[in-house]
Amino acid sequence: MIVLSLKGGRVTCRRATKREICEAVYILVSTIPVGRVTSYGNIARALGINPRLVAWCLQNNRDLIVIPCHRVVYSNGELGGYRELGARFKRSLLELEGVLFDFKGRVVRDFFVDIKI
DNA sequence: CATCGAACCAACC
DNA sequence: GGTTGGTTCGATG
Repeated sequence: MIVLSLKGGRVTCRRATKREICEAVYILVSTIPVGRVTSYGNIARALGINPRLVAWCLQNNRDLIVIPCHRVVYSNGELGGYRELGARFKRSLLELEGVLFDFKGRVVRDFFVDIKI
């Protein structure tokens, strides 16, 4: 992720700090509607960063309430992780919101949304 | 469709 | 510099 700024009439660019990246990830994740999910890669592409980095930001997420990181799953519909609480709890949250799973335990395609900036 | 392996890239040590 | 991670993608049966 790149940050552009204007200094004395010149455009400069630098790599975003980890704090900036996390903030961007959190903002995007909090726009996922209730009862919907998106993938790590989807967020990563929107920001121009690596999917593993998205996961890393979410793992550091202290505000499980305000940032619905349980709505971010693998692109193939499998759950991915959820810190100590585990994927089982993550699935419970999603089911509570009305998300449906197939017989293999993967999120049904229809519940994926595209994140756009 | 399922499984497998490599590629991905920044953080962290 | 090597290891790790809440991934992804393509190749293969």
